[in-house]
Amino acid sequence: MSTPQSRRKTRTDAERNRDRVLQAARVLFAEFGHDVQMSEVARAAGVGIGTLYRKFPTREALIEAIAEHRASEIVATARRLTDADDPTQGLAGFLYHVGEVLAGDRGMSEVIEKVMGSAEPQGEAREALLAVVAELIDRARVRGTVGQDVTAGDVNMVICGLAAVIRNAAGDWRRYIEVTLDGLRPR
Amino acid sequence: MSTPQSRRKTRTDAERNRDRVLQAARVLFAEFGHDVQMSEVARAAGVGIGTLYRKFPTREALIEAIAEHRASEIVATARRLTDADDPTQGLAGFLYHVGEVLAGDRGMSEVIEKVMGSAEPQGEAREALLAVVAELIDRARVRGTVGQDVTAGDVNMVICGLAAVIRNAAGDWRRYIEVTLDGLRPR
Amino acid sequence: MSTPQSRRKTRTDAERNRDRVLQAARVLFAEFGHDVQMSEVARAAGVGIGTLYRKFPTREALIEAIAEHRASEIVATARRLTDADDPTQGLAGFLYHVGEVLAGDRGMSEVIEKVMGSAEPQGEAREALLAVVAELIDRARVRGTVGQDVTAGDVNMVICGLAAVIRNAAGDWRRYIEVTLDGLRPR
Amino acid sequence: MSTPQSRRKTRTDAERNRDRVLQAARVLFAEFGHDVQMSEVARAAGVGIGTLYRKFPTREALIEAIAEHRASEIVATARRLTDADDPTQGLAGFLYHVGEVLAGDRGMSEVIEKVMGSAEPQGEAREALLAVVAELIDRARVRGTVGQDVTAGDVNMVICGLAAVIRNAAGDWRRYIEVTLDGLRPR
DNA sequence: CATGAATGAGGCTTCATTCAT
DNA sequence: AATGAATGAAGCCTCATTCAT
Repeated sequence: MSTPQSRRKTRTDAERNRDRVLQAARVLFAEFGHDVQMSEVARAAGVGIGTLYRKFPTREALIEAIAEHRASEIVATARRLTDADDPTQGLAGFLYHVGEVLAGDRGMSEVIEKVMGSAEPQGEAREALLAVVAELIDRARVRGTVGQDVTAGDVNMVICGLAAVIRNAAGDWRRYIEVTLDGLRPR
Repeated sequence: MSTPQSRRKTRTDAERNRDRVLQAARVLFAEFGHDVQMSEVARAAGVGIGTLYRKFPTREALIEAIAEHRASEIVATARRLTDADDPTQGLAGFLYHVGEVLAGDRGMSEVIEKVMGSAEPQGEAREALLAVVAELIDRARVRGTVGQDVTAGDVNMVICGLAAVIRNAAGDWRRYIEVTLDGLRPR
Repeated sequence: MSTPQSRRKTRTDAERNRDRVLQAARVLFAEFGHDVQMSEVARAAGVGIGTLYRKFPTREALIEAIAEHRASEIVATARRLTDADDPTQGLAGFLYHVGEVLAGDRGMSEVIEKVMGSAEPQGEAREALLAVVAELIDRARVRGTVGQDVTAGDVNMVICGLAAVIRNAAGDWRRYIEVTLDGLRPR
Repeated sequence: MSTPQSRRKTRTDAERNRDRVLQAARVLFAEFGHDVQMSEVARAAGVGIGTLYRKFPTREALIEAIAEHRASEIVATARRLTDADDPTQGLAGFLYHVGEVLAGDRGMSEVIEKVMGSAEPQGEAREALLAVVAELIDRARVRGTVGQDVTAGDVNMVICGLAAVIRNAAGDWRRYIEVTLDGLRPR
């Protein structure tokens, strides 16, 4: 129908727009949380509102896409921590990393609060995130970094709390992590 | 034209209406959080929307009033704990009490998350709440229930997290308190 | 809570607004059919869009209300024709009356086209309309004005056609009625 | 650069695309009427939306094209009926044929309703359709199948009604034709 | 003081059409 | 000539707040 070249070009542009939307939404959601207007996002992305809706047919879809993206980033880092198999890292390293991410992303804090306790099936990356936590705990338990009775659920709660602490600027979140890590240690 | 009686009668009616609104809002906010419609509140209170707005000129004002009320209740209980001067109670007792309250009041969870880290001046009762926490910590420190380096800010964060854990049903909040209390203990 | 008087006054005003909306919608729907914008209706009624939606929470609801109203008017007239029991009137008189109404109301033509063949339950007045047709046919059959084999369904189709003829200005609708009435006569 | 072959090839391709669009639109309009989305049509045709708009610069244009096509088909059949000069066929045969067509084509019903009474100049085929009706009536009048006073306009109305009856599934349209044909007969 | 009707700004989303490649 | 991404004007509806009685 048309040459591969022109095709690729168009598709590239379209993808660029998609990325622009994602990028803009990411920035806005990070700063203001998820109750930003769709038209704001479109404007910030430099595209028409119609384009935004072509890429993400629903506000929910846009939020989802970004949440999954960020979640996968966190998971990737966590995997690196796990693979490094550095005993001093592990759970603690993970929590500090999550803290860094959330500290720079209000929207993600909102998501994480919901995710950590949800029984319902989530997007892939968020499920992976939960899986990573579980894995980290298992290792930590073996190592004795945390008590034998500590469960993934315990850590999920701690993370949920962490997100809230950060989102509400309730204090020095590193200290929060210190305290809760101490709380999880074997007595 | 109006006898003292009728005067008093009217004032009483007005006050009753105010109470009805408060009561209704309390119930609705407790169950559904603060994003309940104002008209819903008025309906539940059995008063006109206009009356509601006369008593509380803004949605914010209504939320504030209830938050203050709830906060003062918590403070009162906390004072009792403090006065009783039961070493086994103190901070722990306070946290469990707060947990109970928040578990039954979604709106209050929302408020507490914001309150605990706010640097801005709050309503009286909420300031008192913060003061109580500070006091409890001081005592606990003296007693050795918590580490010497533990600050009121630390506990504020823990409470903020607690509120989030409860609001998002992220797990067993009593366990969350256990863990964090452990984390605050002297090593 | 308030005196009956003030109450009544308010309610009267509200009803006046409701009537204004109905009236405005009636006029606009009559002229342009049902695809008029809600804001247009509100403007024509001299009320805010919010008021319109308070009275009729949905575009559908507004159309329904007017359709029912008009249908009930038609039924009322039809009853008079039936009661008068004038042999020369009856079905013919009814059809001409319907024609007059539809000729002045595009929206109603749209409704009638749909109504006449619908198996689904309709609003009260529209059901009554169908009942009236059935009744008229029964009488006409007895009188011999129409053939023994003529059914209400036949007339419903004729009326549906009548509505289309009028809505599309396909010709002299009185002539259409003449022709179809002839077609229904006993041979 | 382009050989005659490639030229012709291209032209052929273009024509094929036009046909695909027409075919797809025909099917979709037949099933769902004219309020199908343009993008749906393009998708069904297997062409880009841009191609569709190149062939038919407006939704109206596409509808028109199909209407003309369908109309010409009807005219062709009607001519055959006319030519056959079968006295038992003629008008009746034509009406039943139109009924068949409309029963299988919602979009065409919509068109026919509008066409039959339009004073404005139409597309060629639709004008031809009107001409055929006129011709059929003239013949029928001569034969005495219909009354001397029956005009083409009368039949146009009947056909407009037929379209509405079919589109709204208001009943058995064959019966409708029976009745109206009876109505057109000389008394 | 109570009432509740009225207001209208604002948010989400759709879809016919244009345009750059 | 074909493609399909981009556009943005509308349209529907909600709800916090105001105001006339």
